[in-house]
Amino acid sequence: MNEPDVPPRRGRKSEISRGQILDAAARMLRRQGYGNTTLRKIAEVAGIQAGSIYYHFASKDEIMDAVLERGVRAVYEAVRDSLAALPPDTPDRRRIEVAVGAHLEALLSHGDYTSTSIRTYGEVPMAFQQKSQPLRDAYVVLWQELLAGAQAAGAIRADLDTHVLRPLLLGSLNWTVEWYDPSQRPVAEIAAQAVDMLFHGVLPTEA
Amino acid sequence: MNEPDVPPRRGRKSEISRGQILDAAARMLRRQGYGNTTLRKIAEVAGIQAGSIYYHFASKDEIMDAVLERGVRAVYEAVRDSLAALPPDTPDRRRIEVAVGAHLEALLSHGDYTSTSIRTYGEVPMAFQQKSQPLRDAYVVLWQELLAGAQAAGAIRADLDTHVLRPLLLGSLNWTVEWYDPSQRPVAEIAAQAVDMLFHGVLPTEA
DNA sequence: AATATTTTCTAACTAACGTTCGATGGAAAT
DNA sequence: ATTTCCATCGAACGTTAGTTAGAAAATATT
Repeated sequence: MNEPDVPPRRGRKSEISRGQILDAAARMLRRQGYGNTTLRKIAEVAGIQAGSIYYHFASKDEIMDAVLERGVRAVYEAVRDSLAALPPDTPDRRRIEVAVGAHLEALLSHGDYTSTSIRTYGEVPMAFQQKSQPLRDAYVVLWQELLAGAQAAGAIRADLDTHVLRPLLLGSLNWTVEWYDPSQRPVAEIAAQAVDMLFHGVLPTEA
Repeated sequence: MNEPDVPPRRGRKSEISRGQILDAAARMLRRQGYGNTTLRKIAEVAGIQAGSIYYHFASKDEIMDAVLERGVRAVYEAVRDSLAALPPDTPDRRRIEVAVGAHLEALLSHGDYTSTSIRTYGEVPMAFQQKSQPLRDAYVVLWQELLAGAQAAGAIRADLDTHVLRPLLLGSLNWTVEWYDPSQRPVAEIAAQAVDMLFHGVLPTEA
C-alpha cells in the first residue's frame, strides 16, 4: 500500500514495520510528550499489536533512542552539508545565514523526528540522553567554531561572547518548534527575519 | 520557615505541607519531566507518605495545575510590575531592556516553578494546559503591546514583523532554562548581552 | 506443493501507577 | 483529663504500563 515500487527481493519486510513504528513513536512523542506515549498507542498508530513491537525493538527505551538520535542527526547533517556545499571562499556572514536557514528548515519541515529531539530531550531519563550526547556535542562544536571563526575574522563584533551568543541564537531557533505555524508563513521568511535581526538588530538605522 | 511573621493562630500546619509538596513536585517536574514524576516520588521528596498527599490535593492533576500556574504567574507579574515601576516617560528602549531583564531574572533565579512552567508545559495533557492558558495569553499580549508600541513610536525598525520578532526573542530567553549555569555567569550578564544583540545586532559597526 | 523462515497475534505476567479509606497519632479546645 | 479536630499513616484496590512466550499467520525457499 505504501511500499516503494520495488519490493525487496529477499525477506526484508521487517524494515517497513520498523519504520512505521518509529514514525508512530516520533509523532506521538512530539504531540503528547514522553510521559503519555505508551507502547500500545504507538502500536495502534503503526497498525500492529503491542507485543509485535518486540520483534523489532528490544525495549521502549530502544525506540526512544532511535527517534532521538535520528532527529539530532537530521539537523546536524543538514547544517553540516549545507555548509560543506558552499564555495571555500564564502564570507562568514553568508555561512551563518546558510546555517540558520538549514537549521530552521530541518527543524520545521523535516517531520516529527527533529521536533521531538528538541522538545522531548529534556524530559527523558538521563540514561538515554547520553546515547545521543556525542552527536549533540558535535553539533554545538560545529556552531561554536562557525561563530568563533567569524568573530576572529572580524565578521562579528569582538565585544560579544560567542559562548553566550551561540545558545541565545540556537535557543531562538529551537523555540520555533513551539509556535511555528506552517499555514501562516513559509519557513524561509522566519529564517530571513531571524538573520536580519541577528545581524543588524531591531533598532532603526540612525545618524 | 517561609510563613508571614504572624503565624496563624488556629491549626494551619497544612499550609506548610502543601508548600513542601508543591516544591517537591516542581523540582521533580523540572528535572525528570512529566512522565517520570510520580506521586510516590513527590511524597518521598516532601518527606511524607503517598496517600497523605490527598489530604492537600484532590488529584495529581491539581498539583500539576498549581505548579504550572504559579510558574507562569511569577514571570508574568515580575515583568508587569517591573514595567509598572518605571516612570511614565521612560523611553521604549529602556522598557524593553527592563522587560528582558525581569523575564530572565524570574526564569533563572526564581526556583523550579518558572523553569518547569516553560519546560513542562508542552508535554502535559491539553486538559490542563488550558487552565493556565489565559495567563499565558495575557503574557503574550503584554509583550506584543510593548513591542508593537515601540515600533509605532519608531523605536523599532518598521520593516520587522513584531509577530515574528516576539516569539524569536522570547524563545531565545526561554531556552536559557536549558543551558544557563549560575556558576558561570550572573543572570544580568546574559540579559545585558541579549539586549545588546537585540538592539544592535552582531555585525561590527562599519562605515 | 511442501517446507522453512520471518513476522504478527494472543494472552498472560509482574510491577508500578493514581487513588481510596479506616485506623492512628498529636495538638488544640473544653 | 477528656474530647475534638487536624494531619498523617498503612495497607489495599483497580488499572495500566512494559514485557514475555507460545501459537498462528504470512511470506519466502526449495
